[in-house]
Amino acid sequence: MEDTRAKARDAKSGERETGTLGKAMAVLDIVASSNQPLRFTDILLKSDQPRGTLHRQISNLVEEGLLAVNRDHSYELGMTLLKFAARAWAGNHFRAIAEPHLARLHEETGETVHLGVLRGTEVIYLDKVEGRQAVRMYSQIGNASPVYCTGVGKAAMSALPPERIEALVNTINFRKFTDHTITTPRALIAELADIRAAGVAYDREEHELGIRCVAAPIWSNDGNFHAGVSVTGPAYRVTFEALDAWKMLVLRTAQGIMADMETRLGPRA
Amino acid sequence: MEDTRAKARDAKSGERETGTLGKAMAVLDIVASSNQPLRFTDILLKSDQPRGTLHRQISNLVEEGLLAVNRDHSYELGMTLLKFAARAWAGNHFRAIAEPHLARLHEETGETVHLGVLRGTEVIYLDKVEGRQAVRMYSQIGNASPVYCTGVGKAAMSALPPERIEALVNTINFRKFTDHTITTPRALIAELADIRAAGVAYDREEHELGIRCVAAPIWSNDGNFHAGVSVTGPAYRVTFEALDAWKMLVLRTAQGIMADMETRLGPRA
DNA sequence: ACAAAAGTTCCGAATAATGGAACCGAATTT
DNA sequence: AAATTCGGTTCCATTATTCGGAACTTTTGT
Repeated sequence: MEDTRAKARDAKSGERETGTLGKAMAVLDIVASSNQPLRFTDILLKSDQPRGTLHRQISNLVEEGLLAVNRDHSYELGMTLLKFAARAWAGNHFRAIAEPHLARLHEETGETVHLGVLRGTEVIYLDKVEGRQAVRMYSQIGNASPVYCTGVGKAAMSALPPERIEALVNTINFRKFTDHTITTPRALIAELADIRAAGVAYDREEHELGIRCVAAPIWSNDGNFHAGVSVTGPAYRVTFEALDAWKMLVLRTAQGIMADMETRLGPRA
Repeated sequence: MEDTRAKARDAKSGERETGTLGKAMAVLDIVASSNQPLRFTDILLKSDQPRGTLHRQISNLVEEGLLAVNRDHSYELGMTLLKFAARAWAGNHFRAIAEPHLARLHEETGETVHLGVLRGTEVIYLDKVEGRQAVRMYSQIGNASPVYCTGVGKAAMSALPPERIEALVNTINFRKFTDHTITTPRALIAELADIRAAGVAYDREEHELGIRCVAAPIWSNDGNFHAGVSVTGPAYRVTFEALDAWKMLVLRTAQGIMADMETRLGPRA
């Protein structure tokens, strides 16, 4: 009996909710993943919370500045998030370590360089070095893209242990962005094997037509952290040969970053 | 009796905690307001939670990606914050409305233009148009500065109703950044009166030596939203006469933004 | 003016957070 | 090497919060 209950809970916890906080984040997620501001009822429909409950949750989020209400009672994400994100970015060690490596890679290739970390089924971009101009477009940093159709995403994923790949692939919701987008678990797993063999991942216009990239994986040896660097360019300028030529540069960059992590983040296991 | 209890609760709620979520945010705040990553015990000391409790709270925050653990068990802010912030910024209507106005002000003055909103006792910068180069340094946007020593902060504050000014001023923790920083409630209230009379606020090297600015307030007529625009420049280039010359431009910008808000955000009360 | 939908408040029941104490493991001292 | 301390983690009965249905109020549309 108790076994059964425990099993049931474990099974359901596939979509784990971290108690109250998790529910709050779920609401934030709903608002975040909409282009228009949402009204109360819109959120109610997408969440599966009862009215009263949702109402209080939203109130709390507003109180904390994580959500903001417009005068027509529609909700947007709140400004407190910006404040925290600015601090998160400025204080992030991994990003700081990677920075000079990215700059160098950009100089060598002349194309846009990305740094992103794996988080669940998405890649979150931490930094970008681009064109000549100063650099960090807010709107790009923090941008979250699917793992299965970005160079950084596939690279990061390729360094995961097989069982975690298996698990992750099954939770992915494939969407066909272009004709080249990988859309099946099997194809993705095969691709990942290739990537592991080659050491680098390619994005052959899988996310956006006319955009190609090479990416290399970065990981911590405690297995908790997976990321990637990439060089991206427009297809007309970036031939497959060019991609191949950059392979070594990207690889070296990733290795340089990992080496620095070892020495600067902790000799400790 | 009941009166007394209610009063007590209200009094204490000066430092209001929104239940579980509020506590989680408090922990985030502790981590955010430290330059180094904090270890468990460091956080324990600054929070006033018992060990077990804090441990679980932190675990939840990590689970949600709001905090990240380094291998030496120190904590940094998590990447999920970046993801949400990017969306918050991109989706923010006020910012979008203000954007062209900021660009114009920048062209007219040639100096750096800031847009910030009032949040509690801080100003959070939403946008920045600067120099020639492309523009948005991530590290500046989202940056939170004290209200009492920034142009935008003082301007935004000046549009608050008197009772809220009173309340707000009393919760400020004054810190002397430069010799010109306002450091007493009385002085600040007096300054705010001047600002209300003049329509614009000046920052005369009060936050940072060598930096001056003029700012104008922006507010929604439902009284829930207070912000400001400013033009900032280095003291050697920006004489007080120049500041005065910009006064009208900044004012017009603020008014333009408010007019657009009215028409685009909702004719509704 | 009326009806219908949207948003808000209440309160007993259900659930999740609490926090003290015990436990573990890795440094540090004896 | 054995013992001790300190930082971190787990457990579980108690307590406080959240839950959620239903009643109520306001807004929107006809």
